[in-house]
Amino acid sequence: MYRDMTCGEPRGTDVGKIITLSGWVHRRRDHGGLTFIDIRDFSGLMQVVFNEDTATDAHALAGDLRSEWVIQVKGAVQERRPGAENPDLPTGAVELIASELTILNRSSTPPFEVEDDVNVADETRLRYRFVDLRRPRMYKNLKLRHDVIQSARTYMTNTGFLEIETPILLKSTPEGARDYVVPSRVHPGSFYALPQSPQQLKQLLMVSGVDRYFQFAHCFRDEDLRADRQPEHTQIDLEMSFVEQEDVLQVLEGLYTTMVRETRPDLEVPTPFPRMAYAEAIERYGSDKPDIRFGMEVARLTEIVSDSGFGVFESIASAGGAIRAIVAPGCADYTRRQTDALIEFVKSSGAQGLIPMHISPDVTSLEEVTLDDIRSPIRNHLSLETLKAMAEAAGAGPGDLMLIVAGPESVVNTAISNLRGEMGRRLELADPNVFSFLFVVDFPLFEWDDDRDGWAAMHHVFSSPRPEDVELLDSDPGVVLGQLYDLVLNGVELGSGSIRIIDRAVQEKVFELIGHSPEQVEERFGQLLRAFEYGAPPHGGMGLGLDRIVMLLAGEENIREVIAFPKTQAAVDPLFDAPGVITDEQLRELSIRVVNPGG
RNA sequence: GGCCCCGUGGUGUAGCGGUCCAACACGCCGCCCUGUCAAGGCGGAGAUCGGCAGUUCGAAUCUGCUCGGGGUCGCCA
Repeated sequence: MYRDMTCGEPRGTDVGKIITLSGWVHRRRDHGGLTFIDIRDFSGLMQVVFNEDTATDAHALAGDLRSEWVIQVKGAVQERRPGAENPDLPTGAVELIASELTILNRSSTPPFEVEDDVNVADETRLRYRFVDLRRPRMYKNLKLRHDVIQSARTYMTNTGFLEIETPILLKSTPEGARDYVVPSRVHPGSFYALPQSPQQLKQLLMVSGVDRYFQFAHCFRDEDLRADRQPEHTQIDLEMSFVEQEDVLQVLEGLYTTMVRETRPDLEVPTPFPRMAYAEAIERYGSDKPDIRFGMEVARLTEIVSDSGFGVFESIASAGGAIRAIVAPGCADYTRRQTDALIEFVKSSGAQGLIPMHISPDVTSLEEVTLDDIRSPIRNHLSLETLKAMAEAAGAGPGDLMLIVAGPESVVNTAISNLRGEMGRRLELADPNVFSFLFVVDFPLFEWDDDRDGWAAMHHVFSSPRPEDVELLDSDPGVVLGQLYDLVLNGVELGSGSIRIIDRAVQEKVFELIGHSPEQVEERFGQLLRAFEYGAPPHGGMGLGLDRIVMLLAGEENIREVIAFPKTQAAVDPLFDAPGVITDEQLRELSIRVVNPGG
């Protein structure tokens, strides 16, 4: 038996007990004849006292101890001397008077201290992840992730869902992201692909009569990484039969309010979750995943400035571009240095630049504003009337700072919505204790793909158009809205879903519009279409990023912090040094020859 | 693929043309120390400043390339 309780457990009520603890040496404070050791495990810290007079052997051995050695200590729980209590520790009222010490294992000097506030390079942390994860914050994140999964699993079970695992080794269905592939030994030249999501499998389960499916599904996408994107991530994947869009949204609202309530009861979750049309989200926020905890909506100035006489605006407007702005309230006193930083920010979001427009706080209303009250690089290119009209359209007044971005519509929307998020953070406009979920609905079914010069599915090819839009598939595919929905939380996209197509004619129309040949359709979707010939129930579902919701619940800004063994931006695991080369023998078995290795 | 930021003992930083065979804190090693909890005191070891090439009388410092890390645009149905 290694221990009677964990290191964080002993309390005043345990005084007088003889107990054994096991854990890591967190810190040693050696006073000569008296040595203190903080012994640590996942549950916390306990102070152990080694006294030369009363436990000579143990005290001598304690002198050898070093950080992160693994030890076992037996002793009596004792109340601390008056004045020696440590109110910062849950165990701080007591200490263990050691009588016996066993060294269970030694440790090399750790590369960094096991403390929450140490600032260590990400790569070093990942290389020594086993040390990194000993930090209380990381353990807390792992525990939170477990609790979230547990909460979701219970809720789904209670709501009639069946948890079903689906294959990791399956087939490439080139569509969307790049696949990770696995060569087949038995079938030379053939490859499995790891699932980007279990999309077709869960639909097959609906045809199989499962009725309600869910899974914590590992999904693999060979695309570039971001703070919120890893090459493999976990989705709460679900699918339901005999449902309409609103039925799915109801389940999601219940699931997410329950998860938050059970894991972060201190947070406020406004319900019901509002629904916002995609078009409205783009118009008001320039984004399909707006943070609705604060206003600062994005104004559209294109029409106001399209005939303003200012060539830059006119040419952008006539080319179909957009001129949009947000208002930073009370920020007219921003210095050149501050606005330059914002310009750099929007450039990093892909925009050409940013035009600041300061409105003096020395007037009482917009009507009184003269050219002298406006500070902006465009002041001399536009009439006072136009400048005022712009301010009015954006809702800017005296003392405010307008931030204007111009260019192609999509570029402007990306940049200005990112800028809105950044200003929201700088001005602390969003309450961190409020979790504002939002359903974005009525997404277009198709988006124009310039590269392929054709229509592409916005979500995926099985997403159903709204019934009232079906006839538009022939005449005007671009305006067809789908039974497509996203769940968004505080500016973060948590997941997407849809009601699926089960009508053969509609499905063929969609394939045709996207430009899939019958051969491609058979190759990629044959199995599902065949299943659909045998009685597919109406169904729909969703895939939701688990890592992202845990990240938000943990108050972290990077999903690496809530994944036990994540990868670097170059998709490398520094601990395993993965990916790595394989032996010639392995290559031979797989009938693979590496061309241009290392290049 | 593009853009931005970072790379100096184990860790985190300072130094930004010569006064640097590199400074500070923590950590590490040794000695002392019976009430500390970021223990304390004294002493010590530890870095060819990511790599390569160049500019210069002289490079941690300037330039180019390159490698690694982070952020981001594209990409991610």
